Amino acid sequence: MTVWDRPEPPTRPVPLDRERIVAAAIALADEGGLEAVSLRKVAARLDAGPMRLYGYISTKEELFDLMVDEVHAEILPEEQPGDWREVLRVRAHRTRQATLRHEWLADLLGGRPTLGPNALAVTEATLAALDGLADLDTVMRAVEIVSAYFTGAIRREIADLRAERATGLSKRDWQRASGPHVMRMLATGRFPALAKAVHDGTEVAAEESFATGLDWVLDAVAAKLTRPPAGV
Amino acid sequence: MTVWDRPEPPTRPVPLDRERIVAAAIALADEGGLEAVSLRKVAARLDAGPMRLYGYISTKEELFDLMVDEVHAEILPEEQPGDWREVLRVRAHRTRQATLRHEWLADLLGGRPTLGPNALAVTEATLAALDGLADLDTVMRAVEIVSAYFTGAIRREIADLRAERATGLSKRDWQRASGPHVMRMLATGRFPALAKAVHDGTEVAAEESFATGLDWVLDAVAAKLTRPPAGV
DNA sequence: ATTTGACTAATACAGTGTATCGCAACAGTA
DNA sequence: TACTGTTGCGATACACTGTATTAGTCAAAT
Repeated sequence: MTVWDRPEPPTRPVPLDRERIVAAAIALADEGGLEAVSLRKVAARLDAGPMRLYGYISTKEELFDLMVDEVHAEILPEEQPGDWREVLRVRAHRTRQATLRHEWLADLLGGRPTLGPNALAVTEATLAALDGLADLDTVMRAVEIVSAYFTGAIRREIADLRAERATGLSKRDWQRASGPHVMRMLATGRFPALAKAVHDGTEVAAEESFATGLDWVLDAVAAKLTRPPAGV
Repeated sequence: MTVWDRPEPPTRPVPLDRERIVAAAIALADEGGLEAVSLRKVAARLDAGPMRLYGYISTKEELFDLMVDEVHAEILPEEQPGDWREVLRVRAHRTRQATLRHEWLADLLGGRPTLGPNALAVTEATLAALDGLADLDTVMRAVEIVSAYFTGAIRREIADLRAERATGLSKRDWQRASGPHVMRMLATGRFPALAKAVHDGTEVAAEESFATGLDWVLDAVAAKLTRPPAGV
């Protein structure tokens, strides 16, 4: 019996793990946004059937959770600079940059509690940098406020960016000249302050806007941190 | 030929307009979250076929846009108090309250630029209250920062609230005792600062946390507003 | 050698957003 | 009054989704 008479051994299914699954999902999302991530497509990218994924994940939401945590590995800086303010600033900027690389993250940011190992590590690093600067509750408040700020700011920035891409115009031009609806609204005279803002406001780069907003918030935090903790 | 021999006249389709469509969609979302909103179900609630909606809407996303704008009618206060700080605070709190009434709003907040008439009215009212307190760019920056803060904070609050509901535990208890994963992570000793925070942090009511965070941010804004505009 | 158990693949289902198409009722005209 | 054009509606259809269930197949254990 020659080799050719014998059938090839059955191809064993390609081994799988969460890491490969998440990587495939992230690749899909990077290319086509979150809506391009379907369990079928993720599985296909790994030469597997869709149901195979349910051994590693029990719902699609969990896949999203894993994706978010994976990106947090990019957010965690390799080494921390000392100053608490710098730590918070770096965290905000790294989150923003990660979101610019993975725009779909904007859709998930703040949507669910992040409890993955990488996200926890980020939180740990942040808390550690603020440890002892004030009473614990004040520190936690500070971290939450800064997180709330950059979460909201990043989401907004991505939302604007998508709108610009969809219309092919910069935000101002699109509000001003070519957003027919907006223009019509402003022309009604019912929104004088808004009209002035759209008309006379200077266009600032998104990063600068983000940075200065962050500075304001950090100033506020600084004011509360230096002050001795309110008596409990 | 008696009445009974003649068939009833064909039932004219029930008249429709965006208002009714949006109301139906909001009702569905209030009951079962955003994912309960499908064009088929919205249409069914109005005794219409799904395709009928496409006369009023050209995509499901547009329906969401209309829903968001509709809720902004609840956010716009009937009469404005004078102080700029109060105006910003009220806007933040009303947005939060609206989101507590319509939790699905948290999934949409900050996701797309809001250009509906009600949303524009809210922005107009806010800008008007700050008009003249500083140069225009500073004012716009202030509004954006406050918006970013409360957007992020509200999303986070709703995310936590859902997690609590899903586990039936308060956030702290769930992090502490019964979140097996979190506990295991903390037990590794790799997250000392986080462990301390979870252990020793006092549980604050969500509204209080929101309010004091907002106050910090408003303090920061106040500092920049009173200062004369930076020379351009 | 046979059974068991764990994975995998296939099938199936109910539901989704939306494109297309044919019909039926109205408006306007002859 | 008869006809015709237009408009808007409903039905149908399509490609696709997440996931439950079922059947199969292989490696390890008995």
